[in-house]
Amino acid sequence: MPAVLEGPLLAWYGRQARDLPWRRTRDPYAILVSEVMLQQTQVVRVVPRFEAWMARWPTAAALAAASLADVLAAWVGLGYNRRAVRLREACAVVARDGWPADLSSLPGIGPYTAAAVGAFAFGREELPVDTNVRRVLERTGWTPAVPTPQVGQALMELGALVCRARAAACGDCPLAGAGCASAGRVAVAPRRRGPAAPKERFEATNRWVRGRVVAALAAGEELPADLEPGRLAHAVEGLVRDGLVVRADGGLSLPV
DNA sequence: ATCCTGAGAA
DNA sequence: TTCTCCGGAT
Repeated sequence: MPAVLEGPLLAWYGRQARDLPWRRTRDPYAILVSEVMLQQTQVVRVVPRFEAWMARWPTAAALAAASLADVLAAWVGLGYNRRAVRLREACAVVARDGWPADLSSLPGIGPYTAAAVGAFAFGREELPVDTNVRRVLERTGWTPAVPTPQVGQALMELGALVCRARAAACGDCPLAGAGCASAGRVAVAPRRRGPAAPKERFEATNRWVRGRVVAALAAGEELPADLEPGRLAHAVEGLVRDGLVVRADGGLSLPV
């Protein structure tokens, strides 16, 4: 379909784009930190955490030199703690060898994050396809012929603010009158099409126990006492295996 | 296909 | 209370 969509899209982005700290820089480390944080956490919550993070560890080398315990303590609340471990590992590689041509060779960096850093930091014409961008492309039936960083940024922003999964705001969309294949008739995705999603409560998951253990250790507190010993032991075992927790002199601690 | 986290909105 | 949310590794 038409490149007619590109003009309205970029015009809209020029008007509506939020002023976010990681958009004021092209430092690949800053872009990477923001992308890893944003993969799990809402924008409004990331902004202050991002700024504090950058103030404390301004460069990849600085982060690589920090203790894992400090990094994890600063990460708690931002979602999957394993990502912080990978982020630090990736920065260690960068500090030693510089940024690789193939960003996805770095630990924890997959196709999406590689494209995002490539586009927003290095100015490459790669389209970071996250769930928002994928949705916008599917609905519009459009694929940008020349995926400039601006186009990628605009698609991500449009998907996040307008072309939302459940409540698509076609009335506010710059593409609705410009050739979007789904304008005004977006099919609301079925509630939940998973085959057999037992939808267990989050508090019943191992993730929750792991999160609580790491949070407690980071805060210098005792392990949560309100958990079944079996569940606690299972979570700790996994955390140790993943390198998030170490056994030290009879107790547990975050690794140095 | 499953695992990893947890705050905020609905 | 339930549902959502800008991936990657195994």
